[in-house]
Amino acid sequence: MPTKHDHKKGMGTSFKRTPQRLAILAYLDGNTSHPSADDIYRAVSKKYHSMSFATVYNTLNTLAKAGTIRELTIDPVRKRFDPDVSRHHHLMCVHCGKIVDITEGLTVDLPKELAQDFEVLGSHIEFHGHCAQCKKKRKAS
Amino acid sequence: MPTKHDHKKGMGTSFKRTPQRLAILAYLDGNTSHPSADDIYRAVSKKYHSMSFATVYNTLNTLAKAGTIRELTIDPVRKRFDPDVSRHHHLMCVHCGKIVDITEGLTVDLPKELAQDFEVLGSHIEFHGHCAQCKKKRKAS
DNA sequence: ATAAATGCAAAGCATTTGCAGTAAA
DNA sequence: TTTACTGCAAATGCTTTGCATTTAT
Repeated sequence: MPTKHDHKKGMGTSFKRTPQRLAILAYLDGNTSHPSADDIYRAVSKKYHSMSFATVYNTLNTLAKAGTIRELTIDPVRKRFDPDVSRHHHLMCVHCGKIVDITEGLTVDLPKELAQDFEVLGSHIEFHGHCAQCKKKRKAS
Repeated sequence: MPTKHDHKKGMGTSFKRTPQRLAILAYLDGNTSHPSADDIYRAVSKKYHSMSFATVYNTLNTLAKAGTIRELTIDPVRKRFDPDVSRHHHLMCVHCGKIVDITEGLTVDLPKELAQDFEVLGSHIEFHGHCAQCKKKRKAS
């Protein structure tokens, strides 16, 4: 019988380290391929046969909300995920879908008249085009 | 029906100027709201009661392929469309979804070592954050 | 003990497609 | 007449959700 009223509010602050989540984090760690949820599901399923899409999406959304990973919108078809949350930019091949990091020398500043009104949370530069391999293939055909 | 713009089609196919397409083009002309397909559907349906989503999507895809409009991926939930195909960038409020044009002074160049391999078709800078109105509302609550 | 995560299947949206009828050229 | 477009509805693809069960803490 609780004589003490020690209700803590379950405000969802704890992150449980389940094997599924650890497997997803392990797959993402150092991964520069900018995988989609499906890529991650397929990769992690090889180890965890019971892995479900729901778990992958739940985990990715939780991690993104926590700022542990970044959700990219550069691919018009599906979300892509990036474990590198440092400031950098991307280049995507519109033919094969490959996404490459751009880590050097690109900085952008919002013009002052907008910067006054708008609270900037993040910025991102994206390049679209054809990668070396796909350029070759196109010439060939 | 004559329009002021001549579309050169190429590809051996002709672009038929149907009333539905003209209505979509009229709605987009000078529009800086970066509407989604659904926004366009709802707006144009008021005039054309029989308008279908298929026609909206078909038309938008045709126009985007022809380079008459631009498809934006800045919104993670749905595609947004921009009749301004000149080089400019965008800022989006993550709270209300509003997208604003940035036309001044931002230029980006791909680092040389990437520029050699990669054929750049386009580049785009995007800022995410809170607009003035949503900033206020957040403070208030 | 208990709050939270899992897995499944079903649902939810945005977008695309097949096809028969219709209209622009 | 010929070819392309429209509209409907069904289908697709990505993502989310409800819920009963299991698990980390």
